Amino acid sequence: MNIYDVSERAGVSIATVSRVLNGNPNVSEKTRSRVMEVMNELGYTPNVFARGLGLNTMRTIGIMCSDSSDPYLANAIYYLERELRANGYDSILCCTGTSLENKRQYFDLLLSKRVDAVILAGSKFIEMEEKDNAYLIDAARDLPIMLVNGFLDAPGIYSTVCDDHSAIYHAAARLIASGRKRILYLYTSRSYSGTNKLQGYKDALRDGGLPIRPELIHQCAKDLHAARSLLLSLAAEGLEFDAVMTSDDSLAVGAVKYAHARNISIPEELAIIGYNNSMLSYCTDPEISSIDTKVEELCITTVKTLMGVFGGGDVPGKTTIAADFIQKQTTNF
Amino acid sequence: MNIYDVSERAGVSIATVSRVLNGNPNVSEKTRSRVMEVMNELGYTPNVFARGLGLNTMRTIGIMCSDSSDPYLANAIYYLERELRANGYDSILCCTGTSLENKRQYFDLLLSKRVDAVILAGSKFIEMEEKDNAYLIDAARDLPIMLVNGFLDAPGIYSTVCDDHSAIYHAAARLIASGRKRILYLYTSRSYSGTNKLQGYKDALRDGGLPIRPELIHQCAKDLHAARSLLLSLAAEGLEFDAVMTSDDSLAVGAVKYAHARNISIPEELAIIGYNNSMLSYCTDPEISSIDTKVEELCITTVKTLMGVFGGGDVPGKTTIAADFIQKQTTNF
DNA sequence: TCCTTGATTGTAAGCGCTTACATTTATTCT
DNA sequence: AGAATAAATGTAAGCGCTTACAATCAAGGA
Repeated sequence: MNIYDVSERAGVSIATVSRVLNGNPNVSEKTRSRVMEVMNELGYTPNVFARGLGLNTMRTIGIMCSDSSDPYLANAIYYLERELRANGYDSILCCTGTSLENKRQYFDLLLSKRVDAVILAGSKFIEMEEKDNAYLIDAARDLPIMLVNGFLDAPGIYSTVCDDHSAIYHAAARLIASGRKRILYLYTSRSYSGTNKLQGYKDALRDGGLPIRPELIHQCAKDLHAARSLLLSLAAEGLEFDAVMTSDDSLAVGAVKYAHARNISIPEELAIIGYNNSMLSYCTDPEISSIDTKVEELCITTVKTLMGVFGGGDVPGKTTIAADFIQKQTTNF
Repeated sequence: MNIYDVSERAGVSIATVSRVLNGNPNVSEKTRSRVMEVMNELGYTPNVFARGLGLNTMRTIGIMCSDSSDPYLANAIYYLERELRANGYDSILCCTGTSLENKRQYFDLLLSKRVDAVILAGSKFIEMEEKDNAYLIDAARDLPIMLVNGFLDAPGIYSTVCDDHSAIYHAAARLIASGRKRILYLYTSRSYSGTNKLQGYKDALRDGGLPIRPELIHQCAKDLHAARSLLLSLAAEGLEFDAVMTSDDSLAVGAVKYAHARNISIPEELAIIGYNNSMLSYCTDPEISSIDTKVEELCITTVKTLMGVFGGGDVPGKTTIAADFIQKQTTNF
């Protein structure tokens, strides 16, 4: 079942069939409808390979994410996939893990699949060392690269980011305004967004007239038990704090567990603010105030930007989306 | 950059190049290594379209899941993707939602992409009405269909399922043995696995000498707040229960919240058992005893079976994997 | 040495589609 | 009406690869 069968049955040439397939306007309405009719009759579907060979595009976008089981990324994948499909594109997904080696390898694999663009979901794809991003900058000469919540300034690379800095800044400012003096900050990584968040925290303290104490800033594995343990041992060492802000909800869950373990009342004695407003932040008692980073909007914008790039439009290299603070039960201002 | 460039540079014909590309044994070692060398030199990657056109396979598997943001499915996707890739296959992902209409449409889309097989992740793909599954049975004549945690008995359809019945059965039996008399059962859907779970619950009650009370069996949306509300209103109506079993962790989280709201002690006054042992079950305080359905093993087996099918081996239509009960803090036996 | 055989390599015909260019048909203008 | 122009359709040459079949080569046996 191929284009020849259709052309024969419809009494036209394969070129004409191909034209109606591709929406070419140079086909009379009569012929078009006749051909469509035959296609339906025969249940014809064009062969993607042959099509790809000719057009050298597969209408497929590669999506890379470091870990699809992270609720934040899982959501992002869902929305990206939905938006792409709504625009007539398929997605092929790669879960890369975090090793640079792997990320590169998967990236090449996507390229070899002749995807029309690559979307990197999550901030884990921008490396600290500039040279480690060279492969992206290089590849961006040949096809658009979209960063969801990551930023790299290079032609052909488009970023959609959440305004992490101001999200954390304002949340911290509100904590300070409500009288918190010793705000602990827990972060998972020094990625692009991680750096912004941390800076937001520092700026808020500075503007709020509070000292920036290194002993209140800690890195922690993205794992609730790790966060709980860390807090317990910090407290055991005598560190005092009346609020915890985290770069990820999972750490905030750990903070709630820490408070429960020590019988500390939330939010009276300890305020807690998570990040991403994921399902995790709703699981605990009390439920965790968190920052909604608008994943859906982020993804919609990313895809819209990509379509703009495909359409040859003039498209901004970076789009910033504002986050929302979601007040739940671990804060009281 | 194509096969001709390589063949020219290596001083052989394109057929020979193609042969080394496909691991054809009829190539002398000397030629093979020479060609490989040239490929590396030129950084040659075969064009998937042309290849697909010739081979009529894309080495790509379609994965359908109803909702990638469900932690259980997100995990499944991760493992499936990993295993497929390890076997040299790519995956193209479709998040279908739950409407039959959509599922069918996405399925057709995958077929039109000429995927080599389709994996349906999750039990949401088998419909109650037999006729609604006809499209799967039909399609299975042309390509393998793999069900992860779903079952449909038809040629070309292969199922890997968790032994939900006995998982629930044994968990319930332990509750009963430890003296619980009124075990509430909350379920989300009457899918294949949903039905098995419910049956496991009923069988355990029966074998444990407990009556099966319809007022203790309730359907509930897969949402922790819905579960919490449902329990609160049931309790308000005077229903008594000393244990809650659920078909999904999210409902169990709701049960913990219910207990907190009413100041009921866990597990003394109320035992709770979740299902899937997902991250959610670790978020609450106390952490929820749950059933590990071995997603990873399920996925590994699915892919292994699929490779068996491709290899023409004799492959069982259904493989069952045993679940594990994970004792945490909401049970005390 | 010459033929047979098996191993290796080459030739060329597709695979199903797109598209530049050629051709035919319809339309408009004088 | 007939030429000039525009619209619709057809022809055929790829796109880069696989593979059946043909051709070549090396080695062993008579």
